[in-house]
Amino acid sequence: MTEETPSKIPAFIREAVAEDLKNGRFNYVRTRLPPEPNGYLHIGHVKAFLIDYFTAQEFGGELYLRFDDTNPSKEETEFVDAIEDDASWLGIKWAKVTFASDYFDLLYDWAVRLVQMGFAYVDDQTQEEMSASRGTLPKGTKWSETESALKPGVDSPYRNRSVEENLDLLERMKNGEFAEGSRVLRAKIDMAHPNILLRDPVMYRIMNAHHHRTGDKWHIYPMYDWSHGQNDSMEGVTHSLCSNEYIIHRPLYEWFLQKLEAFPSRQIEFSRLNLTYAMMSKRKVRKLVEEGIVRGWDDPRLTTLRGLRRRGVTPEAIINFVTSTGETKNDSYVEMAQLEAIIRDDLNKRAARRMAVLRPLKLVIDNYPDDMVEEMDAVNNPEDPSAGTRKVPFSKVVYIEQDDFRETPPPKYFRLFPGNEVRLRYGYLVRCTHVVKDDAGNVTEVHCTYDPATKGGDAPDGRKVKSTIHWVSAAHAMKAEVRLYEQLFTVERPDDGDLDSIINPNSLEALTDCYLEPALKNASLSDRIQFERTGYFCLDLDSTPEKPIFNRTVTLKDSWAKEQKKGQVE
RNA sequence: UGGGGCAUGGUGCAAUGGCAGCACACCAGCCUUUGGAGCUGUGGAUCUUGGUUCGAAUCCAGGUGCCCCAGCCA
Repeated sequence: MTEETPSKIPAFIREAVAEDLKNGRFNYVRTRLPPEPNGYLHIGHVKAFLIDYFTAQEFGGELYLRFDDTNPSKEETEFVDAIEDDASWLGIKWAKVTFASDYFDLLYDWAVRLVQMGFAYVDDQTQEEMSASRGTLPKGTKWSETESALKPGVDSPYRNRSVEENLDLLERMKNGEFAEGSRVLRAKIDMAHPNILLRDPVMYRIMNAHHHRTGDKWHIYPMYDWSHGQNDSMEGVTHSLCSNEYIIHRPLYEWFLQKLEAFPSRQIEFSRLNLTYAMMSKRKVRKLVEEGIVRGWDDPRLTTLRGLRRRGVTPEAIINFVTSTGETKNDSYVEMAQLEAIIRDDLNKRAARRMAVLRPLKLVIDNYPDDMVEEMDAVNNPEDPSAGTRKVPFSKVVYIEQDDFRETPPPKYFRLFPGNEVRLRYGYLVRCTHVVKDDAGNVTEVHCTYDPATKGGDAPDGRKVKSTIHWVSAAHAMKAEVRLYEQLFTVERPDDGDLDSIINPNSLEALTDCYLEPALKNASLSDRIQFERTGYFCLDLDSTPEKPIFNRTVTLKDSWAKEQKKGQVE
């Protein structure tokens, strides 16, 4: 009996790759991960990363990390480092790091070959002229409500220049003899092609920008279509996996490689990941950062990898999420609840349990000796016995959660109220006797009596209480700030909306008066902690020993909150 | 009046001609020293019309709906 490890890549990709191996198109597998270094990675990128990585892995192949740095006006080294850092944090391993710019010389040679074969020419038209001569899409598409029909493009007046003239002009473009935007090199395909991408696509444009790696050497830079496939081929990439929007580029991808008789890399597409309440548009996320709506690219409310990371989500949870949602060619929107469920599942297994009171209310145990302190045994993780136990100090005055006391309890409220008995977790059974109020009528102290026979929380007489609440000894508590996060947006699809009207003003609530059990003093940045009954938390990057700060990664499921909500609706 | 892609519960994914299943969400219950976790159960789907077949989510034909494409962005 051999247990097969389940595949982490979708069947349609697995089968396509297997077929290429079987029929001899390739005898090895190499994939590539092609980020453009112009921003930080977000969770939408992870899916593509993982498909590339796992495809190589499953077929015993290798992965290259290749930065697509063909547009010097937008790209920066800062992002190269950040992307490498994020990808390795995820656990992705690559055989080597390359850059599209590593191939600029070879690519230029290939362009010259195409010109020599008569498949490319230099066009002197202005951008407007080129656009106008490309033809139009028919009425009904989003670009054209008024145009009545599809119109074929018309040939550029420069389309039939001689090979010699093209070669000369291309050389001079490369040498920086012409102004930016004055000329381009175009492939010579078909100006009437139904696929507009094949209407003589631009290969090179003139740019005098400074490139982060090649400096000022180049005055022409390749377009995506004249670079990506060629780089794949030059690197011996067998399978170039990308998102559905590139499907229409595939004929062009193949056209170039066929004309050049180059290594036949194969492009395969899949749908990109969409997540509700997540902003995937780089441009819009940048705006959030620039306008100060969030605190930076690593704001825990963002679904950038850095944000998720700072929030306390583990790489394993992210990988579980992406592989469990699966990959197809369907357009889809995964619910944020799905991500949260997987984060909870992951953290439930690994997080140490601790007690923390976020909104404190003083509870005084009147019959407990004034100066007595007891060390109570508390379980670190009921899901993991090997995590052991710890001691938690207990004394006469403790803090409990404001939510855990009601002077007049609503229906089905099991927590503390006058006359009711509850368990202080790992402590004692206590019964509420009376409250103390301030002048405004707010409860400032809850008074209880405890049953000394119930140390640890078990009643020898077998009596049950309906509720167990958490607490922190006032004399031993560690004070901290706790940041609670909610959805950043009020709508499911923030990429579609107008930014100003979709921001949730309550997405961050910073509680500065929280009391934590003393064991939390030893918390480190990599720790994952469950504050019992509240949620999963981790130390924030801004935290210092003098001023500890914790982030809420995700709440626990809260059936009482749900019950209350139901009561409001009905 | 172009080209391309995609249609399975609310959401995401399976079922590769043979009992439509899983996860999340939802609802009900059990259990519980976390109103957590866990467990049990209910409801709910093959876009449509026709065809092939003993048998169709799957194959064929037509229709419908949604998405992508006119950057010297990637």
